[in-house]
Amino acid sequence: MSESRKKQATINDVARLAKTSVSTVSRYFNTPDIVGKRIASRIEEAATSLHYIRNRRAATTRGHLSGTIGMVVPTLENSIFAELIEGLIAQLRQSKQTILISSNLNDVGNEKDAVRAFVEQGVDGIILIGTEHDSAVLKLLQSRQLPVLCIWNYADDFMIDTVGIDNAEIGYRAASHLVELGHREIGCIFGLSGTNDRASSRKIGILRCLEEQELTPPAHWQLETAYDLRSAKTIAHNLLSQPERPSAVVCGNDVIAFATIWAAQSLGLTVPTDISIMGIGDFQGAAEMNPALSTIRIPAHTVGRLSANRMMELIEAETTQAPRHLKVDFEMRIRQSTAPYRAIKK
Amino acid sequence: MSESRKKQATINDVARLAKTSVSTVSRYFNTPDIVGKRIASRIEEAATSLHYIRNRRAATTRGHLSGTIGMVVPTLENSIFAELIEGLIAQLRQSKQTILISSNLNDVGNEKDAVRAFVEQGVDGIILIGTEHDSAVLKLLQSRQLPVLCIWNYADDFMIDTVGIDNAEIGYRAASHLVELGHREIGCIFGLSGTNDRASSRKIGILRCLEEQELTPPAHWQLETAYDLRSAKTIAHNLLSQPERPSAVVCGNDVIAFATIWAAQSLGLTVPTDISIMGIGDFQGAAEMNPALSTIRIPAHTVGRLSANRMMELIEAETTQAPRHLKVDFEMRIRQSTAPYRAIKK
DNA sequence: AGATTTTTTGCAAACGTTTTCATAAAAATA
DNA sequence: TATTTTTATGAAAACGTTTGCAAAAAATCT
Repeated sequence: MSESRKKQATINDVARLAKTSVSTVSRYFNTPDIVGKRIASRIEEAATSLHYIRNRRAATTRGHLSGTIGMVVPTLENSIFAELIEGLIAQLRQSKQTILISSNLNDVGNEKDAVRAFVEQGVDGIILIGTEHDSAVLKLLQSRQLPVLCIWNYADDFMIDTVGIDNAEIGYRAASHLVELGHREIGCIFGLSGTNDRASSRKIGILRCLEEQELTPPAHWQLETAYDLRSAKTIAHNLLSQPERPSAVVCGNDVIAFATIWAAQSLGLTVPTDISIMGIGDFQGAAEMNPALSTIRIPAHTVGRLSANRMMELIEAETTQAPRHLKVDFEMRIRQSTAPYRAIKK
Repeated sequence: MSESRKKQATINDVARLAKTSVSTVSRYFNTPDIVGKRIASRIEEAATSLHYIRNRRAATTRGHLSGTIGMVVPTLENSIFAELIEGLIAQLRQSKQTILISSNLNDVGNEKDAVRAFVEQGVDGIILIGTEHDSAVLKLLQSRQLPVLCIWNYADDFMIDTVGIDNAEIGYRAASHLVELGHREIGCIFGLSGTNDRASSRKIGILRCLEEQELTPPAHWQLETAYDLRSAKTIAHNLLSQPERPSAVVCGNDVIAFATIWAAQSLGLTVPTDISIMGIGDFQGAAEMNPALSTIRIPAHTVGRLSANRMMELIEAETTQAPRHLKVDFEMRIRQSTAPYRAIKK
């Protein structure tokens, strides 16, 4: 029992049934107040009885906007992006926009294909994460004069609009929290700084703070790790099992911080009595774990909302303008994983 | 300095520059091997020099497929869906499909609008999570005869194709693991079963197992919690601070399991010496936390991949058929949070 | 070389909309 | 009532593609 797909009602069918012209039906759906009451109700009736759903794809051929926005993220596994996207969707829904998503699957090389596919699909705008992108992508976008937004990182000198947080500043603040607690032997575990401006900005901020205090850690106390708990735990284990271990560790993000706490615990260390651990991000669970993680809250949902608003502005502007940059504030969330320095018991 | 957006090259421009007809250019992009070598290279040259990108929206008016698939998830904050979507995107990319995403933002009422928007945008198919949906949504989809897939839950009696795991079975196995360890005082913390067939199926499976063993827990040992660590930790705290507490707890998912372990620890209990805790899902961190969580691995990435494949089959079939159901296997991941029963020390 | 088959190409119609323009109807003004 | 202005409507062109059909070109066969 198989049935071939039947044809759907078009605007013509509606017009015929409502005994009016297609133009009027079209107008009814786009600017309802401009069509007469009697005809309007006939159209409404015809449309529902035919289960008519307008075809936005056809509409765009005559220059109408598509009502879609494309977004490409480095990876969805990074759960903080989920919150970001959720914020974005919530806001975009109010402007009746639909969102197309692609993931680089951790390979920036994929980004170009994704962006190109979005352009083929006729999106009205494109949102990217961070400021590090293949120049081919940027060139493509530029030549199309499509509204583009780079979010998550605030970067006031960037050629494209940005909405986000200042990662260098956030790194600086994370490190200075430990300094203020009196720690002088501070280790660092950064995220992979290779292709990722978020991680590298944080690294810069963290090191700048420590440098100012003349506390720059030795090379074997400056580690990097991939973005997953397993690798991070291994790296943290390496750091903490060195003969000379730091009294505090700044972590490039909360995934690393979680892993570091767990590594410390499985080495028999008590946090924060034996060692203080500072995170960045305030991921889910940070407040609930034992000990509750001291970290910095990045309001991902807010970044998403603001980005959506800015994107709508860009779309409605219809002309390209000098880029604008929106900085989103963060908040310290000092909990139980950091404590004032005291000489380590031998 | 503001510049209005310029018009983009169309297939006509390419044809003109390549000194051929639009039909040939169109064919070159759709079925390259059918056009002559000389002309092909002229077209290629013209297209690149004009930065031509084809307009898929215009293409669909003549009945071509759009190359897009719509997916609506209950919420992205549930991090296991991120893995699912990642798997889906990875596979769909190979079929050159683009994915449109919407989130219900935890309100099933939003689903209809999202689906309708997708239909207006002309998606080739729609993927939903779970089997509980507004009947208006199902009716809409049915009348359009659009390929639809309900994923995450396997449900062999459902009217729509499903790809996923058998949640009742998974619940049963989680509970029976504890039974096999000799536990007889088993508490349960389920996910909210109200609007969520995943949670309720697991609940059914768990209770069926316990019933068979005549171990059905008393009402005050059967709790439910919302899907976030904070609520779950509160509920777990309630359960574990009762005068009579169970020797083991089955949790409806790993978020609950994490929270329960943390609640136990903050009550001074040692896991698994004082209490065994069993999760479902194998979320990130389950293996790394202390103690490592015993749980059941749901291969979300695989579910995503298989769903993508099935969706492509449905799209290419072009006729509607009797629904098929694909069951994805899960795996026990017994780690350190569960241990054999021994009388509780007073 | 001529006849036949196969492959490649171009013309023009079609897809489901929106929009310009002209016109008819209605309302407002004189 | 006659005139002007406003508003509502419809006919037809346009949007950027694909595709059915027929003609032209190339390849294959006697």
